[in-house]
Amino acid sequence: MTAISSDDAQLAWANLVRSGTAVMQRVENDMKKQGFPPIAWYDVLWELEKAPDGRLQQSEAQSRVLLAQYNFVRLLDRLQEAGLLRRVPCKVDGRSNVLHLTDEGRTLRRAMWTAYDAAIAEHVGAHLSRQETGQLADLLSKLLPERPKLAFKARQSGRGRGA
Amino acid sequence: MTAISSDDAQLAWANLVRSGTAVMQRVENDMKKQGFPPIAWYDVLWELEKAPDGRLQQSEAQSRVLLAQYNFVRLLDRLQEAGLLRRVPCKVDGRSNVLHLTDEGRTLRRAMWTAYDAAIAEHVGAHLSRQETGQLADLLSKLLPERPKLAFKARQSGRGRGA
DNA sequence: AAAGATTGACTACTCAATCTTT
DNA sequence: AAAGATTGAGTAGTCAATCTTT
Repeated sequence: MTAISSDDAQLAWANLVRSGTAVMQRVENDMKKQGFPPIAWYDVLWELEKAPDGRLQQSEAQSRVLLAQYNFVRLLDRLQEAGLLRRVPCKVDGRSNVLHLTDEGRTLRRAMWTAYDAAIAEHVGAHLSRQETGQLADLLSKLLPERPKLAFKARQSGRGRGA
Repeated sequence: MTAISSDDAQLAWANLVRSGTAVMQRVENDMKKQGFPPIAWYDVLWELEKAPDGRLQQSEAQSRVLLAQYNFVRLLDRLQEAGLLRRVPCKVDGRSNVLHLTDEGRTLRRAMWTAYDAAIAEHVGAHLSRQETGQLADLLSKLLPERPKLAFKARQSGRGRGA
């Protein structure tokens, strides 16, 4: 918790950015080679599948995948266009939608997971021991002190995972 | 180096992606609030400033910032448009350019660094002890076994740092 | 006014194709 | 043919403004 020299922090930062982007690129690349859509699609499908009946408030889904609202809306357009989910007006709150996962959505999510799991194992698991992996997960979690529910506007470029 | 269960790797992956993107977003957001351009600009300017006379082969600069070629070209268009660098045809190799850092480029890089350094200290350094920071840097570096010079086409969305 | 969602216009990224030089 | 660089067309992300409901 003590403040450290900026040099140390910069080294950790540089490695975080380098490793983070490189690993993400490799995993996404593996998926793409197999003809799968971006991982952002997986994230949304997975949030829906975790929810009861595969249904979730649009605003709730948005906050879970850490995407900005305008970004999320356009992502949903594509997912709906592909027949993976439907937007159904919410009966309780007229402002909101409820997202419904379709059978096609479930099928695709399952298929993506096979490739996704393998890619993670290859690009993360294969390079670290069990102990190291635990340490890494622990250290990284310390970088996220507050988990702002909707406090700030997430701005991304197709990232924002969360397997 | 031993293979581990995919569950452990998935947890590390999830944290890596979450922390990595969250920290990057926060740092970039701090910079933007102060009116600075994207960090990708900083990366290029910094590579030029490190080079002798502020001059570097375009292809060499590209490989160092880990951007795809077509992505890098358009980034250079913007930097040149902003007067931060110039593209000068290479006398030795007619196919290539030499990038020249301008005085405006040096000035902006220096100004950006002040904000950048502070943001890294706040979003990385403040959350970890010196020992933890070292551990983190070490673990992350293990995720980058081969450092492909130009072996694969980096595909990014404005990321790809390296302070 | 605030929350949820969406749209238009703009910017940035991506892929494939192209051009020049080696 | 290969390396370095660039462009056109299409896709995706971004910002500000808008609309509806609460």
